[in-house]
Amino acid sequence: MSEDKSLNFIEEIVEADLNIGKYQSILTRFPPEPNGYLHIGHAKSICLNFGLAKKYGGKTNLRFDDTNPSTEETEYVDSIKEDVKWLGFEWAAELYASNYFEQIYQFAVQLIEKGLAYVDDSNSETIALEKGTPTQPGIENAFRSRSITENLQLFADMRAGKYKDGEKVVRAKIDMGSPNMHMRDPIIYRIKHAHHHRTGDAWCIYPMYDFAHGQSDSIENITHSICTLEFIPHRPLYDWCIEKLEIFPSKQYEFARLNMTYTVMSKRKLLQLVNEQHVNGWDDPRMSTISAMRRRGYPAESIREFCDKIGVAKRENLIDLSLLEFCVRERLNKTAMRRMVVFDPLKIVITNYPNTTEYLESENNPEDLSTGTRSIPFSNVIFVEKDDFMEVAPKKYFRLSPGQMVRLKSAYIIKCDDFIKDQDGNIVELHCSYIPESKSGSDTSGINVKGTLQWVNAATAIKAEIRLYDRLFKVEDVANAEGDFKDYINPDSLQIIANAYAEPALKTDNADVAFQFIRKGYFVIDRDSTHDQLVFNRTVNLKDGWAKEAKKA
RNA sequence: UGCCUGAUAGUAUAAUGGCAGUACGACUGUUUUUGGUACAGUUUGUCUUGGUUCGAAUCCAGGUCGGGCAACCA
Repeated sequence: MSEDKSLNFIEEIVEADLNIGKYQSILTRFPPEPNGYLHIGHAKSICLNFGLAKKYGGKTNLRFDDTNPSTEETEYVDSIKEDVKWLGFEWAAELYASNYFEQIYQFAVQLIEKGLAYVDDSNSETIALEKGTPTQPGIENAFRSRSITENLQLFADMRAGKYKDGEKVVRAKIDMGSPNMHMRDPIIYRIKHAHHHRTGDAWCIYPMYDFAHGQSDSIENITHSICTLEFIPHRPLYDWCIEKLEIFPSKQYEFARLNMTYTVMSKRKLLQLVNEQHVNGWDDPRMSTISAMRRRGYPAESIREFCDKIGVAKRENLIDLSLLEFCVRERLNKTAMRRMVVFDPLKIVITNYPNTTEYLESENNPEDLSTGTRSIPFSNVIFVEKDDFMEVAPKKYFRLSPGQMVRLKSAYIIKCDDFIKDQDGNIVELHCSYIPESKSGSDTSGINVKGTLQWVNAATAIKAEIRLYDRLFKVEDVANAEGDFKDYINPDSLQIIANAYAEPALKTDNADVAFQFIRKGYFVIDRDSTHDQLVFNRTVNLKDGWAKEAKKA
């Protein structure tokens, strides 16, 4: 595979464990909570967990961390499975923390029996108060010294539904004076009379994250439990539970989560964008979700390549969105079918061309000639892009202006002879003459032109709606920007071109292929498309050297 | 002010006591029937102070700066 590439710190740990024979093979897991859609940050974790197993001949479980029934839904379970599959990964087993509720309950009973857990009747405010602060130790309350028998009975009563939400909790008895807040008798079970998307109403008590995650890892014999940096303070608790319960010693390792410029990555914020309709749903192509990127046309390969490029480390990071876009372009350049589309049409009459239609051949992809060619109609009335003409051209402008020549892609060289304006002074039509011996593929004219334009034959053009997406936010580091993140939403993140003119081949092209509209960018057919109305999403634009040049002037 | 954690080019990431390298970006140029692609080249870096050492990005000590931790969320 990638023998010459250096290992990240987790790969080093895995190799070391394998080399000393600590494990025969590794088992990782991807453990999402089904309370939202997966985003590009999850993709990093997916690629890491599944990638590790793939590289070292191990396996990966997909485990839903469904211990909080009030936020979780089957809709999210389904979307998560679809996204992981689409990214190209196969899980060894589809599992749920809720599968283990009985076993986890028994774990808590064991802790109580060992005198290591107790039922606390305090309300949440009191518990928070007694926990102290990071600089002040907490205090032990009277419930802490309840007898094992009483604790056992109370816990059974909790399960039996004798108490209302919040009336009692079970806490691990660890150390109220610990410098680590998570070790100050953490709550491990709470009462929640809520319907669970899988276990229904079988339970009214649910384990907390810290008493479900490590336990689930251990039950599954996960060797390397990989999570993000914010769980570092949880690790002593993770290890404490495993030690006291005397169960399989899974080990937790932490890496830095992905942050990306011009976007948000937290489920809370993404949910807010959806609920307040700043975007049109979880898969709005401007979102950072996997489903949005899929809809927008980002290939799964590009996302995997991106995750590989950004690496895995413990340092906080903010990755340029442009790196993801680079990965998308790199892939699409090799695979996308070239087509010609004009967004903002300017009519050209080719005055010396006969009143007939000619069919011209054009390659589908110059990077991959095996994709063949297609036939494009050409006649004496065509459309080009309005900004491919300037009445007074600046220097280094290689497009149309009075007297200037350009090549029409896969067709002829034309010369601009005249232009027509309406009464408001807008250019409405160009009169050009073509060079008959300059036909593409058999050019004997000897003329060299600097510019080549895409064009569409007026009589056979089909209309299409084009959706152009820009970054959703106006600032690079949205999460750390002052104030409400919604204040930084880019009002121009979606531009719709209702009536673009496209070459007729697009009408019969398959719906699932990627296109490059020549000189415009990469596009895919959106699912909103109908038989009569084609709708395209711009996946990503092309690099635009001229825009840079023009900006300098 | 407690505990935990981190700091290498604009952004990421490698070098595991022995020539600071790679990718993206930026900038030049060549090629080009996409101002795309490809190719060639240029540019910019070890947070700081001291110590150990023949030799320190790496080890040690202090400082500075960043991130996390006080949910019956995960």
